[in-house]
Amino acid sequence: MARFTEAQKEGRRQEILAAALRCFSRNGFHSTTIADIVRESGVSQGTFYLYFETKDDVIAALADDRSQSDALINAVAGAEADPIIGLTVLFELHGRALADTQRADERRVTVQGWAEALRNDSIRQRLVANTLRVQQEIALFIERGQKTGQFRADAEPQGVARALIALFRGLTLLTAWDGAFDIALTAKSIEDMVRGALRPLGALGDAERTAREEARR
Amino acid sequence: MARFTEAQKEGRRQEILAAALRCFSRNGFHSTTIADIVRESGVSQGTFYLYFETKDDVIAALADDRSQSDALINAVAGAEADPIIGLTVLFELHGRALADTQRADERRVTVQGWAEALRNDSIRQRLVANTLRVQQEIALFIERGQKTGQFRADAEPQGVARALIALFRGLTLLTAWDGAFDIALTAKSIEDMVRGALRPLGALGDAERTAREEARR
Amino acid sequence: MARFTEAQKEGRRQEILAAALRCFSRNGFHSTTIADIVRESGVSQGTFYLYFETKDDVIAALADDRSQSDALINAVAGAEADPIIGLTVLFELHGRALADTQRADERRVTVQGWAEALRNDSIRQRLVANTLRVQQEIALFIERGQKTGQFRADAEPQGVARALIALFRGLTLLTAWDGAFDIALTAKSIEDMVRGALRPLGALGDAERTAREEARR
Amino acid sequence: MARFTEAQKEGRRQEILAAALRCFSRNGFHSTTIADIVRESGVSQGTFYLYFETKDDVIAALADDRSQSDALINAVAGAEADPIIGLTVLFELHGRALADTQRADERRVTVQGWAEALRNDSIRQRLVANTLRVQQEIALFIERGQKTGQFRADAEPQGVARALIALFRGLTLLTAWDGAFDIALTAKSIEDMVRGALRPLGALGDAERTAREEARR
DNA sequence: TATGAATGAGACTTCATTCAT
DNA sequence: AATGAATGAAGTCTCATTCAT
Repeated sequence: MARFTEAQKEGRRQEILAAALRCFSRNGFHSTTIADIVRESGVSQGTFYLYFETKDDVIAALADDRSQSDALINAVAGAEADPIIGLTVLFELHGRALADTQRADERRVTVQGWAEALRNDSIRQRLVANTLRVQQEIALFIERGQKTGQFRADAEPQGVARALIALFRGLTLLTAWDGAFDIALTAKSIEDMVRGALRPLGALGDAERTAREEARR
Repeated sequence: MARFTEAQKEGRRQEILAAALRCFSRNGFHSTTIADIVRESGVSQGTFYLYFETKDDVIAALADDRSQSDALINAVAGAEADPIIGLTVLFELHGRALADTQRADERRVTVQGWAEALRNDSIRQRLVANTLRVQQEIALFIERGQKTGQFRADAEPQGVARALIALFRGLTLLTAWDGAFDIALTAKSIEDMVRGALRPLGALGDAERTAREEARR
Repeated sequence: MARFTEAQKEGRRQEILAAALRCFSRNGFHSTTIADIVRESGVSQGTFYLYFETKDDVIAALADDRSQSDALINAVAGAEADPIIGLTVLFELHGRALADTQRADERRVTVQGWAEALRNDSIRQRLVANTLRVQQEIALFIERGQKTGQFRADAEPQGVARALIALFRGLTLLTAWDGAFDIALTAKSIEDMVRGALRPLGALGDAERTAREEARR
Repeated sequence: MARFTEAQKEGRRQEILAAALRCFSRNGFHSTTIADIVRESGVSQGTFYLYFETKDDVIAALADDRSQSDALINAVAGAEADPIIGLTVLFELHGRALADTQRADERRVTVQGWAEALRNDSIRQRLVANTLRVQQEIALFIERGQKTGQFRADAEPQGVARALIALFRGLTLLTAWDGAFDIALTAKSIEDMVRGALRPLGALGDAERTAREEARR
């Protein structure tokens, strides 16, 4: 005797999830009680349990940053034209997400999910799977750049992709702590750091090579 | 007449901390009970409270990775001779720490401390302070390299240092999840990625510049 | 849709309070555990905490004998006709309350409340306020008797009222200890006392005055 | 191998008792811990248990106001000469004790002892016994006054004595709460009350009426 | 569907007392 | 005699979950 459509049910579920996100952001998974979530969402205790089986269900639903992973993957996959453009898009997308203050709660909960993954195997598997999917996509992408000669041929696509992901994760952490993110400085710094790394050695200009040789002496 | 010396008391404290580290690594801060710690350490409940005021005390004591920060700083500061060598030392030190399976518990607890910092201000302040100390040291170090001409003069030392820290933190996270760390692959990949970044200036190619302009829109 | 009305909830609260009163009477505030109250009242531990925030809440609720103070005040205030009658009503009311074996638990808890007031300021303030309200009412009442010429004009209404209250409190204590109260004997004795039983029939003699002088030194 | 004399041991015992009295006065019997007493007295936990078997021992030692009872009894018994003088001495002695701010802690602990007597039978028996001893002494004393014709012959000595004790106890309570005691007002009020302050004028004999009329001028 | 009162296991912490030194 | 570290039973309170209405 379902009086509500699936869409209505899903809407209610999302409201509760949004309330839980705010609570988790403030107090963490374990210091947030069902009572907190219920208060924040405006439903009753009983109703909460119509939409979720347990508290861990809610944690699992929020600890998984799949939506963001998907966004990254789609962005990278979409930028088929030119690996260089794709890489730039990836950085920009990530940077803009980090700079978005509206997503601060999400970020804080994401970091908590990382910790939770260490003791909840199903969460861990999903986060690792997401990580690998993104890594794969970036690696493919680097390989394409290597084929076109735009990226250094001797780099390990998987390793570099993994390092890039680590970098993004670390930036997420620092931003979650600070609450703020200096997008311009970070973009420039990453660019500084990464620029030549993915570029074929041959691209080094003469002046450059000379300078490095001098530095070696 | 004190039965125990201060050193003996400190030893006991460390034993309890070590037991707590193992418990926290397994089950997380919040799913670990005092009873767990007490069982693991072999002391009684009452004794536990002779050495710590509350459970949060233990969390705070372990969430702060100051000792590792100090190790990094000392390493960097010690490598006065050559910025390039210093950078290498920094990478090696971090890489070796990550590859050390004996420190897996520590790593897992560190990641949990990151999450805890989001809801415990005293922990957050200490972690942020540690981060800044390391950042400062790396930045100084980059500046030195810029003066000698070994590193690109137009990089922002603080920004690059921060990006490097983010990279390290991210690697710690991935390693905590995996339990394993491919030191050779990661070292090579970071080198690939980073190499050019600290390299004396080459100009951006035209194609690259155009792509970035587009991405900004 | 609330399952219970406010009245039903208040009823439940009163049941728990009544159970607590029995426990406190038997074992005192501090030797009574929440488990005791819960057992005596038939609710669960969790339910107890739906109605009271802490154990101290229950103590505070029972340590305050406001209801009895109110009864006294109303009785005194109601006996407008004649101060003498009013005084009689006051004594009778108090005497009857003390003789009521059904209120033995209440009495025992009242005495414990007196002790509790010494270390719990909010309880103390309430007990002192109650005392003053009753004192005020009795004083007003004595003043009325002085105006009609029925009571000695040179007595201090506040002082006498306070002494009367002290007398009542003391009787409550002795009754709480004994469990029994000889209403007839006490009534007669108070009357004797208040009417001047211990007074030398004539005015103070020289010997008396001398003795008092000595005692003052 | 007692290295200390009995007197030294007793002295130490008294020091601990004095410390306990201060603690109990502040926090009550049950909220005072052995650690508190030990801290206040300057001895160690272990030493405490050389002088007392249990915490209840200390409570029992302090809850019993036998010393004051004895003082009262001795005073009354000593004033053999004249019942009137004896009564006066009793009032003065009690009044002065209440006005002594140095004995505030003692008073506060006495009130707590009253509550404790309700759940500790050995304390109760001793307090009741003390009460009866004093009551007996006062009653004897009143009887003497009745024989000499100084007190009304139709009063019940036991009842009046009990009422007087109740009055004293009540004053002790009010003083313990207030911390202050208006000795002059109370003395006058008790005198007023006991001398017939609330008695209708008509009951006064002729001699009396004359005396009071004089007093009015 | 929705409610919110009820539950009870289990968490953290305290503290009187003991005992090896 | 004196110390103070160690003990563990027991207390207060929380909270995820259930279920009658």
